[in-house]
Order: sequence, then C-alpha cells, then structure tokens
Amino acid sequence: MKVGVLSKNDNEEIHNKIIVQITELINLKNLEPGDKLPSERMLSEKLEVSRSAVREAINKLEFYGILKSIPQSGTFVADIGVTAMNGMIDYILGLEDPDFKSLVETRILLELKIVKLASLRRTDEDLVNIKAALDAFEEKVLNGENAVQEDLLFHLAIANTCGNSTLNGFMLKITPEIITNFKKYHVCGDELSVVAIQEHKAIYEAIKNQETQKARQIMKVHFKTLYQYCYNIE
Amino acid sequence: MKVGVLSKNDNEEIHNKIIVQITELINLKNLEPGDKLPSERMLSEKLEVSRSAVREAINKLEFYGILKSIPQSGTFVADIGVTAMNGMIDYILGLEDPDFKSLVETRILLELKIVKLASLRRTDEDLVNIKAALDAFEEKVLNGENAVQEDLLFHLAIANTCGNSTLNGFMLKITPEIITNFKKYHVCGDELSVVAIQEHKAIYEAIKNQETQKARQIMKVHFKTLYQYCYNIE
DNA sequence: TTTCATAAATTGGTTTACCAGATTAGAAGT
DNA sequence: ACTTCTAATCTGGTAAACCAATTTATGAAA
Repeated sequence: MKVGVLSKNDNEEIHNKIIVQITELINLKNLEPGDKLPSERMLSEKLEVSRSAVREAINKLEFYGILKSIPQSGTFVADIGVTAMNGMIDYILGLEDPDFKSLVETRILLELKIVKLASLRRTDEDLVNIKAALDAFEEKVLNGENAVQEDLLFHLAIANTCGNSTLNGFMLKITPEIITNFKKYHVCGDELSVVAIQEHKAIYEAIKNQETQKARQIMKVHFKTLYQYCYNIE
Repeated sequence: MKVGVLSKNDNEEIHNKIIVQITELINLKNLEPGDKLPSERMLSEKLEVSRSAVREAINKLEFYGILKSIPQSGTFVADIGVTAMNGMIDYILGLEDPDFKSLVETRILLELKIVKLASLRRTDEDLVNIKAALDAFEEKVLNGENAVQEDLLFHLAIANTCGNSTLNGFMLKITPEIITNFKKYHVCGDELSVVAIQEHKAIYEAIKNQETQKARQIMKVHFKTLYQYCYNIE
C-alpha cells in the first residue's frame, strides 16, 4: 500500500481520491493562484463525501503548500501556480512509506551537513546542551544499559544548533522511525556504544573548537558501521 | 511567533500548551512505550480543553512518531522510549518557521545527493518523465515566459527517481516554499533560464548515461548562482 | 477454578450542529 | 452615480452527538 509522509491509516486511499477530485475541479474551473476554492460544504456535497473528509484532504494539500485555508474566509490556491500544483500532486500521491535504507541514507546525508553547520554556528549555550546530552549518553552506556535514545538525543542536540530549521525539522521527523527500525532490525549496537562515547566526545570537541572539517570527518567515521549495515540490507 | 513544521495558524500556541501537558501527564504516570494514554475524553476533561483540541495535539505528536492512535482502542506511547520522547518534544516545540536561507541550503544538500542516486537508480521509464519535464521547461523559456514552475518540476522529476522516498518527500515539502520565496525575493531569474536549459540537458544526459559524478558536478554548477544568492541574503 | 459466551462500557473516528469572524448585497444618504 | 452603513449570508473552525469496533466485565457452564 502506498501512503504519504503524513501516513496515518488505510483511509488514506479515499483521501487521495478526494485530493484528485479537488485537483480536477481546480483545473476545470481554471482557478489561478490566489483564487478561492468552493467552500468545504460545497465540495463535500459535490464529491459526495463528508465535510471532514474534505477537510483532511485540504489539510494534506495545505501541508504540502498547495492550498491555504484562511479562517472565516475560504480556502485558496497557493501562489505556486497550477502547473507546479498538478505536478506536485502526482508525486505526492505516489509517495511511498520510507524504508529503513531511505531513512539511514537520508540521516547520514543530513547529519554530515548539520555537524558542519553546527560547528560554524554553535553558541556557548548550544555547547551546554550538547554536553548534557553527551554526558547522559555516557552515563547510560557505562551503566551497561541500552542507550539508543540518549545516542539519538545527542545527535538531535547538534541538529538543534545548526541554525537551519528545515534540517532540524527533518531530523526530528526521521528520528523516531530510525529508533523503531533500530529495534526492529536489532541495530541497537550495545557492543559499539563504548566506542561511540569516544566518537561523540570527539564530535563535541570539534564543534566546540569550531573545527568544521574535523567535525564532519569524525561524524563520517561514526556512521561507518551504520552505513555498511544500511547497504547490506538490500 | 514560533511555529512547527505543520505550521497552520496562531492557535498553534494552545496546541503546544496541550502537548506539554500531555507530556507531563505521561511522565507523571510513568507511562512506558506501548502503554495507553487516558482517552481523549478524559484528557479534554482533565486539561479543560475541547476534545478536538486534544485530538489536534495528539495528531501532531503522531506525525512526529511519538504517539500512535489505534481506532477503537486508544492512543499509545510509541516505542521510542520516554527519554527520547521528552527530548524530542522540547525540540519540536522550539522549531521555528524555515527561512529562505534554510530552505535553499537544504535544497542544495538534498539535490546534490538526489542527482547522484538518480543517476544510479533511474529506470528507462524515469528517463521519459525527466525528459518530459525538461522539454516543458525548454518550451516555456524559449517562449519568453516565466518558467519557475517547470524548472522545479524538472528537479522534482529527478527526486522522484532517486529511489529514496524520504528524500523525495522532503523535496516535495520544501518546493512550494522555495517557489514562493523566489517570487518574494524576485529570484525568478528569467535572464538565466537560457543557460539553465543547457544545464538541465546536461544533467539529464548524465543521469541517462549513469555518469554519477558528472551529474553531481553539473548540478553543483547549476546551483552556483542560487548558492551565492543564498549566502548574500543574511 | 477455569473457560467461554455474552453484554455492557469504552475507545477513536465520524457526522452533525453551532459559532464568530469575514464577506457580500442592497438600501439609504449625499 | 457614488459612498456608506447595515443586515443577511457565507466561511472555516469548533463543540457536541453519534457510530462501529474493541475491550472489559459478568456469569453460566464445565
């Protein structure tokens, strides 16, 4: 089953159907950016579905920046143009659920950039946060406990200091899926955690000293095991 | 105003407040992964807000993989652990709206990876799609019309063939914001479009011939102007 | 005591009714 | 004809009522 990034349940199918119908309507009526859609009531009547279903479809299109609802006024076609809209909707409907490989591949890409930016832009306050996450991770590992959560919180702490809210948001989006997949495929890596402590410390130091390339290099080494694992799955 | 990735309206403030309260409740009750939250009715009563408000807060937490609602059963703490949950929620609530620089910075990062993957994984069918987007762009430019939409659809066509649904989804998420910012800051770049045609063609050929490094190199050149613009804004 | 069928209660989801702000139509005044 | 003001209408959002599936409680049978 295909499902979007918003992934909820199997009712997604009917949402997609409604999205297609709304799109067709926009094209039929030659609505331009800024134009108002028929009201939710009209749409639900015309498409013979409940208003809530229409609202959910609109929500999804709004999430992807294609529509814009304004409280007591109406729902409008965002000013990205109808060509972009039609193209995007095709791709949105075709979006598949991310598999583990996609997630890891993306995570590594994001984090190698994030650690560079973080080392350039980190404030002193940021360093305190990262250090706290680092200490929490170390304590857990030295206690012999599973520290997957603390591991990823350390990485999120870095993402939070990179000064790029888009990258930060993307990291937050994929982290839970990464964790659950770690558990699913038993990539918890308890045995590697002691090594990981040293690597985390080295990353922290590099960020602290603003050694951009070094920070990136250590992060790359840090991901080596994960990287190999990722490309051995397929 | 701070706002999350889901960015809707100013009522986000109260959603965040509810999210905090729900989190506190989970901690108070020492709920572990897999445990069931109080029902939506109980929560709305206890927190003295409407049930719909509770539902929206839960939806957001579900989007970020922290909670999981099961239809006639209940809402459960996802199995990422309470430590990860608490850390993530702090970061989620602190998320700011992405600025243009964040978007461009992220786009370039994503696309340089995407074009590599696409050149490795593209099918013959993919090539047809990319070529169609390429032709549409060329026609628009040669007609002297603004071709921002067709430009980005070409890039989305590539993203759609990269075999990584996470990266593809992220590209879809930022594209509309990129377009609106282009218009806002007048980065439409009509004068550059003729050059862009050649670059697009070269990218297409490289993907077609599966010349991975070359594809990436051309994409990098293609982004040069945008890159400079991005780092001159601040 | 255990097992299993049955009914009552609980759940998230959905439909319906209602709300307050925004828009529009039209009349009144100039 | 053109404003201006007002009231009726229309809008997305929200609260309340309802639903079907699930879970739990109950108790009879073994």
